[in-house]
Amino acid sequence: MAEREVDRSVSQTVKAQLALRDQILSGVLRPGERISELQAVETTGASRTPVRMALVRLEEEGLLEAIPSGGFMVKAFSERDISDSIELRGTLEGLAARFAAERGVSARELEPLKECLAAIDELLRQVPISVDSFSSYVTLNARFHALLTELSRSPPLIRQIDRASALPFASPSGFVMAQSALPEAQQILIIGQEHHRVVIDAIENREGARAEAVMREHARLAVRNLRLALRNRTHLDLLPALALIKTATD
Amino acid sequence: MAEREVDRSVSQTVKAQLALRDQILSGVLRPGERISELQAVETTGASRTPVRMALVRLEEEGLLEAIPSGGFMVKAFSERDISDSIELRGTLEGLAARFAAERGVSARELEPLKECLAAIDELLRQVPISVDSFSSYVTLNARFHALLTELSRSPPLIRQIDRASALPFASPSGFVMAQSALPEAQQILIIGQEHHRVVIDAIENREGARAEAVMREHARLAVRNLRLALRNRTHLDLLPALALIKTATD
DNA sequence: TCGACTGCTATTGTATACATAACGTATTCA
DNA sequence: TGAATACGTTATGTATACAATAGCAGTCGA
Repeated sequence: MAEREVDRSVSQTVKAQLALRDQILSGVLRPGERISELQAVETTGASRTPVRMALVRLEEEGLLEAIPSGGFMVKAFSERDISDSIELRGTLEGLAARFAAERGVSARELEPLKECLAAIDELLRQVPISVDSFSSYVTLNARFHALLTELSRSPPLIRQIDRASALPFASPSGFVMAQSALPEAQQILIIGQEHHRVVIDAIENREGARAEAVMREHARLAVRNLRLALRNRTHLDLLPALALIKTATD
Repeated sequence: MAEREVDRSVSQTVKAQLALRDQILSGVLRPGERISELQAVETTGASRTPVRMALVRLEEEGLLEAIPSGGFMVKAFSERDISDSIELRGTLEGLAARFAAERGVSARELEPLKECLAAIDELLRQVPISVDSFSSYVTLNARFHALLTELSRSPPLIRQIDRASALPFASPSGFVMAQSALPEAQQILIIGQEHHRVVIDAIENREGARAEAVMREHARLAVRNLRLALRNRTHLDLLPALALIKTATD
């Protein structure tokens, strides 16, 4: 056996978790496929104990499923699972927006959100948007959603939203990328940005119901567009959902 | 050291997880307290590997918190954390009810729910309700909520609701028990039962918005009553939230 | 007397050896 | 020829040994 190269900069458990997640999301491990501990030990370079810890964490994260007779397999998702996950996240973000509005947010706390908004506005001014700008958009959008979640000041809710975002297709970046496969991508991004603008306005004016409603609409839009994107699969490589979709006839 | 008694009927990991959870919820381990692996090994009877697996799972469950420098501590919750968790669960159950209503549910699927409803009606006819009946109520209520969740037919949502219910005070049984500490407990149970009746009716008539609204109201009622119950702490032993509430001045 | 540095101890992180259970294959009997 | 059982192999579950780090205490120096 090859010598074990030990990287002490991060824990072996974390290293194994990252490596395995990458294998799952990149499609190296197919949905439904059983994960062999021994094989994972070889590909990650960690020993069995941290690998097992990583497997348990990935199961909790929702990427793996425990097999009753022992071991784990890569979880397979149906298209509906995916759209439900997005709507679920939208619902939670809606609650976060409502909490933020009802509990009040200082101008100072809102500042980073507005900066984010302005930066996205700047990007969207380009027609058509460049590839670089699009990738900046993905980052800024993720940041916007994270900041908004924080505004709720509710640790249990923030935690739950984080977990709901663990699935790549349910993360803000994930569904933006999926939408980019559509011809009307730019128009979609502009509508999304409008939602962002409305939710900030609603929070500022302490309109909880309106803040919640717009975030839910935001997610419903994402669901519709993901459905479309899955129909005409033009930019397959941009769809992080694909690696996890059930291939079985089921 | 005492001989290791090995119970082969359940896995050591599960045994350790149950034992540790019990210690946390019963208050043997105080909020904020660090959990020593060695100590956990002694009290659970499992060895370090399954104990560590159990600790990871309990962290994911939300009962423990990882300490940056290593190890785990019992998570401490504020009163707001608790009420937020309940509202969070209500929001998710609202979405489940909406899904059930919008996607349609056959009369046959609704049957168990209605049986549950009728059984609770029977119990509530007693004035005042007996202790035995109350404990039946807790079971039936938990069953009702579980069945309702299932009706959504959305595995991701069901999964998320399960996780949101992992915290004892956020589970249906938990907050019913908390409410029982109030003098107007019976009246509260009757209002809750009315909510149950409305949600079934809304699902039958495919009124998604109404189904969702009533479940959210259901949770908001629970939040209000939990707050009251925490004020006049009459039946402390019935409040599963207490073991986890921050004692620190914070 | 206070602060800093060094060494020790205790606890966690990691690796591996051992036990056990499950699955697959081959052989035998009906 | 097919089915069932037994045996062997492989993989997971468990235990424990080893390594490394963090925290604490004690001592020495300023």
